[in-house]
Amino acid sequence: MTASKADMTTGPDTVAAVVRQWQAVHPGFDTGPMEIIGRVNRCAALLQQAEDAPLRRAGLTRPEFDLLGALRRTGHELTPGELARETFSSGAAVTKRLKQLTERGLVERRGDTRDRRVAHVRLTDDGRALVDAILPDQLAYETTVLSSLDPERRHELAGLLGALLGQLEGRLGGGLRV
Amino acid sequence: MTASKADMTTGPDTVAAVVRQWQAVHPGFDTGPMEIIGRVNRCAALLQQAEDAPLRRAGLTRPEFDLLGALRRTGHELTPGELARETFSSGAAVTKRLKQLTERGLVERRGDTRDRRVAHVRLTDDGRALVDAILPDQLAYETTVLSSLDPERRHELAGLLGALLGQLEGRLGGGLRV
DNA sequence: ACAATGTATTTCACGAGTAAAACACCTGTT
DNA sequence: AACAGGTGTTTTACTCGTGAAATACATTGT
Repeated sequence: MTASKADMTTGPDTVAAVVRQWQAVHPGFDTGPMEIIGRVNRCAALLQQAEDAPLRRAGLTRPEFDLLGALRRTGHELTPGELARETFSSGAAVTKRLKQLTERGLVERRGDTRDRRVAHVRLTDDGRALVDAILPDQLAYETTVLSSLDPERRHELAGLLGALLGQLEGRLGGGLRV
Repeated sequence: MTASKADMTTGPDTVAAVVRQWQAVHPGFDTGPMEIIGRVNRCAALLQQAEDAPLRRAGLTRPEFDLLGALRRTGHELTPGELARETFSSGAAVTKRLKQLTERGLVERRGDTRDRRVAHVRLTDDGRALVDAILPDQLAYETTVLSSLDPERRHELAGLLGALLGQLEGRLGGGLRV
């Protein structure tokens, strides 16, 4: 059984090797979930490492770019709290990043006139130009990275991931019980 | 056009909303890659957060569990360098983790008799028992998390991710040119 | 044998993220 | 008006990972 149906679609990746090892040690276990979760984690690690390359050229980390991108794509000012929610990071992390990005002249802040607790953050012209300069590179690079999958498979993969993510966000966001 | 073919497979996840925002700002861009890479990253973040729950009950972080798991599934001793490669982390990180895990009595080290630079790390009985106690919980939890996808889709997803990961590891591991 | 080079591991200094406390301010109630 | 409690943001203390230097040892060539 060297070429089963599963082997046709399953590449010779490191996760497959790990799963085989586990099955040898614990033959009864259902290792199905590992083949998805392990691969998602590993793909994320590799993709982030790869994606960081174009960003690093611009002197940005990915979380920094996510923050700038959130401002760019929404098209309006955001408060630190909104930025934290939008970029899925803690408020404290956003505070630090805003400090750095402000010093670099990429974002500006202004206080709210009604509620003096809240701040409004917006891109400077430089910040906006930087995002617009990076984004095409970023997308081109991502296209290259995914080029090994043909368009149909890419579409399938995007759909399945979307379905999974939709469920995860519903469940986990709504308070998943363990 | 409220229910196109794409919308059938694409869940109402946050990445879809982000992509829509980008398309509104930069209508010409091919946002296809974002729908995969963005979702992989977001899924990884949510899954890790979720997975951490069972591990945290055992007082372990995920990198620590990965290290113990590598020892368990290979079934033999590993050197720090091998552990670093196996868990995709830096040597320095492995050194730190080994220090902690040794103090907790979960792993033991022994020097190589031939080459006195290298150390050999193995699980203690406690360490092995801990991994074997956690793993079923872990797999059961992962199954729960993925239960929203029917088995056929799970298989499809695992296959596509395996193909992607296989390519990524070949490319990036072999030195991807930007 | 001895220097030169290479390899395995650890140490160090630092950057980045987090949770929890602190702070500043708002809002509803009495 | 004054206070109690809630919310937005920042600060603090800490942990963890990283890259680069340091360390210790092995190996190769002369």
